[in-house]
Amino acid sequence: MKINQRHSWALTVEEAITIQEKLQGEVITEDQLKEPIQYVAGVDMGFEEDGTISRAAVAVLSFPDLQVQETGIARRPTTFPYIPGFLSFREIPAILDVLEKITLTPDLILCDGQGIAHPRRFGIACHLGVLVDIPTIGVAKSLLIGKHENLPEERGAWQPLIHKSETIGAVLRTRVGVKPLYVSPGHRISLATAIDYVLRCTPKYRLPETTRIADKLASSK
DNA sequence: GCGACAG
DNA sequence: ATCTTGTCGC
Repeated sequence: MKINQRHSWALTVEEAITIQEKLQGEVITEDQLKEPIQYVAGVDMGFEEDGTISRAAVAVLSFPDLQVQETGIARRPTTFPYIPGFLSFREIPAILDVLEKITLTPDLILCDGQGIAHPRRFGIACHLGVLVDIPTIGVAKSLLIGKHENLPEERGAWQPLIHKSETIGAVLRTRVGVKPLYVSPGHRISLATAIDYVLRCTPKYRLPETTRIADKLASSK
Protein backbone atom coordinates (compact mmCIF):
# COMPACT_ATOMS: atom_id res chain seq x y z
CA MET A 1 0.00 0.00 0.00
CA LYS A 2 1.02 3.59 -0.48
CA ILE A 3 2.20 5.69 2.42
CA ASN A 4 2.57 9.45 2.48
CA GLN A 5 4.93 10.85 5.09
CA ARG A 6 3.46 13.72 7.06
CA HIS A 7 6.36 14.68 9.24
CA SER A 8 10.01 14.03 9.92
CA TRP A 9 11.14 11.33 12.35
CA ALA A 10 14.38 13.04 13.29
CA LEU A 11 12.97 14.80 16.32
CA THR A 12 13.67 15.96 19.83
CA VAL A 13 11.22 15.03 22.56
CA GLU A 14 9.95 18.59 22.54
CA GLU A 15 9.16 18.40 18.84
CA ALA A 16 7.58 14.98 19.29
CA ILE A 17 5.22 16.41 21.89
CA THR A 18 4.20 19.18 19.49
CA ILE A 19 3.42 16.61 16.80
CA GLN A 20 1.43 14.46 19.21
CA GLU A 21 -0.66 17.40 20.30
CA LYS A 22 -1.28 18.48 16.74
CA LEU A 23 -2.16 15.07 15.27
CA GLN A 24 -4.26 14.19 18.32
CA GLY A 25 -6.80 16.59 16.91
CA GLU A 26 -7.29 14.26 13.98
CA VAL A 27 -8.02 11.17 16.06
CA ILE A 28 -11.54 9.83 15.70
CA THR A 29 -12.94 7.57 18.40
CA GLU A 30 -16.21 6.87 16.67
CA ASP A 31 -16.90 3.89 14.46
CA GLN A 32 -15.92 4.63 10.88
CA LEU A 33 -14.98 1.17 9.74
CA LYS A 34 -15.72 -0.26 6.37
CA GLU A 35 -17.71 -3.30 7.34
CA PRO A 36 -17.84 -6.14 6.90
CA ILE A 37 -14.16 -6.27 7.77
CA GLN A 38 -12.36 -8.44 5.25
CA TYR A 39 -8.73 -8.05 6.28
CA VAL A 40 -7.32 -7.56 9.77
CA ALA A 41 -3.63 -6.87 10.19
CA GLY A 42 -1.26 -7.17 13.10
CA VAL A 43 2.06 -5.34 13.34
CA ASP A 44 4.89 -6.07 15.70
CA MET A 45 8.51 -5.08 16.26
CA GLY A 46 11.74 -6.81 16.95
CA PHE A 47 15.28 -5.52 17.32
CA GLU A 48 18.63 -6.78 16.12
CA GLU A 49 22.26 -5.91 16.60
CA ASP A 50 21.89 -4.73 20.16
CA GLY A 51 18.85 -2.68 19.28
CA THR A 52 20.54 -0.65 16.56
CA ILE A 53 18.39 -2.28 13.89
CA SER A 54 14.58 -2.16 14.01
CA ARG A 55 12.63 -4.98 12.43
CA ALA A 56 8.93 -4.55 11.73
CA ALA A 57 6.61 -7.36 10.74
CA VAL A 58 3.02 -7.35 9.53
CA ALA A 59 0.53 -10.17 9.09
CA VAL A 60 -2.68 -9.68 7.16
CA LEU A 61 -5.41 -12.18 8.04
CA SER A 62 -8.84 -12.75 6.60
CA PHE A 63 -11.72 -11.94 8.91
CA PRO A 64 -13.50 -13.57 10.66
CA ASP A 65 -11.78 -16.84 9.81
CA LEU A 66 -8.33 -15.48 10.66
CA GLN A 67 -6.31 -17.19 7.96
CA VAL A 68 -2.98 -15.69 6.94
CA GLN A 69 -3.25 -13.92 3.59
CA GLU A 70 -0.02 -12.00 3.41
CA THR A 71 3.01 -11.22 5.54
CA GLY A 72 5.84 -8.75 5.31
CA ILE A 73 9.00 -7.70 7.09
CA ALA A 74 11.24 -4.63 6.96
CA ARG A 75 14.45 -3.52 8.60
CA ARG A 76 15.96 -0.11 9.16
CA PRO A 77 18.37 1.54 11.59
CA THR A 78 16.81 2.46 14.93
CA THR A 79 16.84 6.25 15.33
CA PHE A 80 14.77 7.01 18.40
CA PRO A 81 15.20 5.64 21.94
CA TYR A 82 12.44 4.00 23.93
CA ILE A 83 10.85 6.65 26.09
CA PRO A 84 7.48 5.91 27.75
CA GLY A 85 4.92 8.06 25.98
CA PHE A 86 6.93 8.25 22.75
CA LEU A 87 6.94 4.66 21.54
CA SER A 88 5.51 5.55 18.14
CA PHE A 89 8.51 7.68 17.20
CA ARG A 90 10.73 4.63 17.72
CA GLU A 91 8.58 2.04 15.98
CA ILE A 92 6.41 3.62 13.29
CA PRO A 93 9.14 4.39 10.74
CA ALA A 94 9.86 0.67 10.27
CA ILE A 95 6.15 -0.15 10.42
CA LEU A 96 5.46 2.25 7.55
CA ASP A 97 8.22 0.48 5.62
CA VAL A 98 6.48 -2.88 5.93
CA LEU A 99 3.03 -1.52 5.17
CA GLU A 100 4.45 0.02 2.04
CA LYS A 101 5.55 -3.43 0.96
CA ILE A 102 2.31 -5.36 1.24
CA THR A 103 -0.28 -5.66 -1.49
CA LEU A 104 -3.46 -6.06 0.51
CA THR A 105 -4.91 -3.05 2.31
CA PRO A 106 -6.08 -3.92 5.84
CA ASP A 107 -9.53 -2.76 6.93
CA LEU A 108 -8.37 -2.81 10.53
CA ILE A 109 -4.97 -2.87 12.22
CA LEU A 110 -4.21 -4.15 15.71
CA CYS A 111 -1.17 -2.46 17.21
CA ASP A 112 1.18 -3.54 19.97
CA GLY A 113 0.78 -0.72 22.46
CA GLN A 114 -1.76 1.87 23.53
CA GLY A 115 -4.29 3.85 21.55
CA ILE A 116 -5.78 6.82 23.39
CA ALA A 117 -4.77 5.30 26.73
CA HIS A 118 -1.85 7.68 26.66
CA PRO A 119 -0.83 10.84 28.59
CA ARG A 120 -1.73 13.01 25.60
CA ARG A 121 -4.29 10.54 24.21
CA PHE A 122 -1.99 9.71 21.31
CA GLY A 123 -0.46 6.28 21.67
CA ILE A 124 1.14 4.34 18.82
CA ALA A 125 -2.20 3.02 17.55
CA CYS A 126 -3.53 6.57 17.16
CA HIS A 127 -0.37 7.75 15.48
CA LEU A 128 -0.33 4.90 12.96
CA GLY A 129 -4.05 5.17 12.34
CA VAL A 130 -3.90 8.88 11.56
CA LEU A 131 -0.87 8.50 9.29
CA VAL A 132 -2.31 5.71 7.14
CA ASP A 133 -5.96 6.66 7.66
CA ILE A 134 -7.05 3.13 8.55
CA PRO A 135 -9.00 2.06 11.67
CA THR A 136 -6.60 0.93 14.42
CA ILE A 137 -6.87 -0.57 17.88
CA GLY A 138 -4.28 -0.36 20.63
CA VAL A 139 -3.70 -3.73 22.26
CA ALA A 140 -1.08 -3.52 25.01
CA LYS A 141 0.24 -6.24 27.26
CA SER A 142 0.82 -3.87 30.14
CA LEU A 143 -0.40 -0.60 31.57
CA LEU A 144 0.97 2.80 30.67
CA ILE A 145 -1.49 5.05 32.49
CA GLY A 146 -4.89 4.76 34.13
CA LYS A 147 -6.57 2.84 36.92
CA HIS A 148 -9.21 0.13 36.95
CA GLU A 149 -11.19 -2.21 39.18
CA ASN A 150 -10.33 -5.88 39.57
CA LEU A 151 -11.33 -8.09 36.69
CA PRO A 152 -13.48 -11.23 36.85
CA GLU A 153 -11.69 -14.38 35.73
CA GLU A 154 -13.84 -15.30 32.76
CA ARG A 155 -12.92 -14.63 29.14
CA GLY A 156 -14.60 -11.52 27.82
CA ALA A 157 -14.72 -9.77 31.19
CA TRP A 158 -13.60 -6.17 31.08
CA GLN A 159 -13.39 -3.02 33.15
CA PRO A 160 -13.03 0.58 32.02
CA LEU A 161 -9.57 2.12 32.19
CA ILE A 162 -9.86 5.52 33.83
CA HIS A 163 -7.46 8.45 33.70
CA LYS A 164 -8.33 11.88 35.04
CA SER A 165 -11.96 10.75 35.40
CA GLU A 166 -12.03 9.92 31.72
CA THR A 167 -12.54 6.47 30.16
CA ILE A 168 -9.53 5.94 27.94
CA GLY A 169 -9.79 2.23 27.27
CA ALA A 170 -10.53 -1.13 28.81
CA VAL A 171 -8.76 -3.90 30.64
CA LEU A 172 -9.87 -7.06 28.88
CA ARG A 173 -9.54 -10.71 29.82
CA THR A 174 -9.10 -12.66 26.60
CA ARG A 175 -8.59 -15.99 28.31
CA VAL A 176 -9.22 -17.51 31.73
CA GLY A 177 -6.29 -17.48 34.07
CA VAL A 178 -4.05 -15.08 32.17
CA LYS A 179 -3.12 -11.45 32.62
CA PRO A 180 -5.55 -9.09 30.88
CA LEU A 181 -4.89 -6.94 27.84
CA TYR A 182 -5.20 -3.16 27.71
CA VAL A 183 -7.42 -2.18 24.82
CA SER A 184 -8.03 1.35 23.59
CA PRO A 185 -9.26 3.01 20.40
CA GLY A 186 -6.53 4.00 17.99
CA HIS A 187 -8.40 5.68 15.17
CA ARG A 188 -11.84 5.49 13.54
CA ILE A 189 -13.23 3.04 16.10
CA SER A 190 -15.08 3.20 19.41
CA LEU A 191 -14.02 1.43 22.58
CA ALA A 192 -16.98 -0.97 22.51
CA THR A 193 -16.28 -1.99 18.93
CA ALA A 194 -12.56 -2.26 19.64
CA ILE A 195 -13.23 -4.71 22.48
CA ASP A 196 -15.50 -6.72 20.21
CA TYR A 197 -12.90 -7.05 17.45
CA VAL A 198 -10.09 -7.88 19.85
CA LEU A 199 -12.15 -10.73 21.26
CA ARG A 200 -13.03 -11.97 17.81
CA CYS A 201 -9.34 -11.98 16.88
CA THR A 202 -8.46 -13.85 20.07
CA PRO A 203 -10.16 -17.27 19.76
CA LYS A 204 -7.56 -19.33 21.59
CA TYR A 205 -4.65 -17.49 23.14
CA ARG A 206 -4.08 -14.43 25.27
CA LEU A 207 -2.95 -12.32 22.31
CA PRO A 208 -4.81 -11.71 19.04
CA GLU A 209 -3.87 -14.08 16.22
CA THR A 210 -2.76 -11.08 14.20
CA THR A 211 -0.13 -9.97 16.68
CA ARG A 212 0.90 -13.53 17.48
CA ILE A 213 1.75 -14.17 13.85
CA ALA A 214 3.41 -10.80 13.36
CA ASP A 215 5.31 -11.53 16.56
CA LYS A 216 6.79 -14.75 15.20
CA LEU A 217 7.87 -12.99 12.03
CA ALA A 218 9.48 -10.17 13.97
CA SER A 219 11.29 -12.52 16.31
CA SER A 220 12.39 -15.52 14.25
CA LYS A 221 14.65 -13.40 12.04
C1' DG B 1 10.22 16.53 44.75
C1' DC B 2 8.93 11.36 44.43
C1' DG B 3 7.32 7.36 41.74
C1' DA B 4 5.45 5.29 37.34
C1' DC B 5 6.69 4.23 33.00
C1' DA B 6 3.38 0.79 26.10
C1' DG B 7 7.84 -1.83 23.65
C1' DA C 1 12.22 -4.90 23.25
C1' DT C 2 16.24 -8.31 24.63
C1' DC C 3 19.34 -11.48 27.55
C1' DT C 4 18.20 -16.86 29.10
C1' DT C 5 17.11 -22.90 31.92
C1' DG C 6 14.36 -25.15 33.86
C1' DT C 7 9.84 -25.96 35.26
C1' DC C 8 4.82 -26.12 36.06
C1' DG C 9 0.38 -27.30 33.98
C1' DC C 10 -2.98 -28.77 30.43
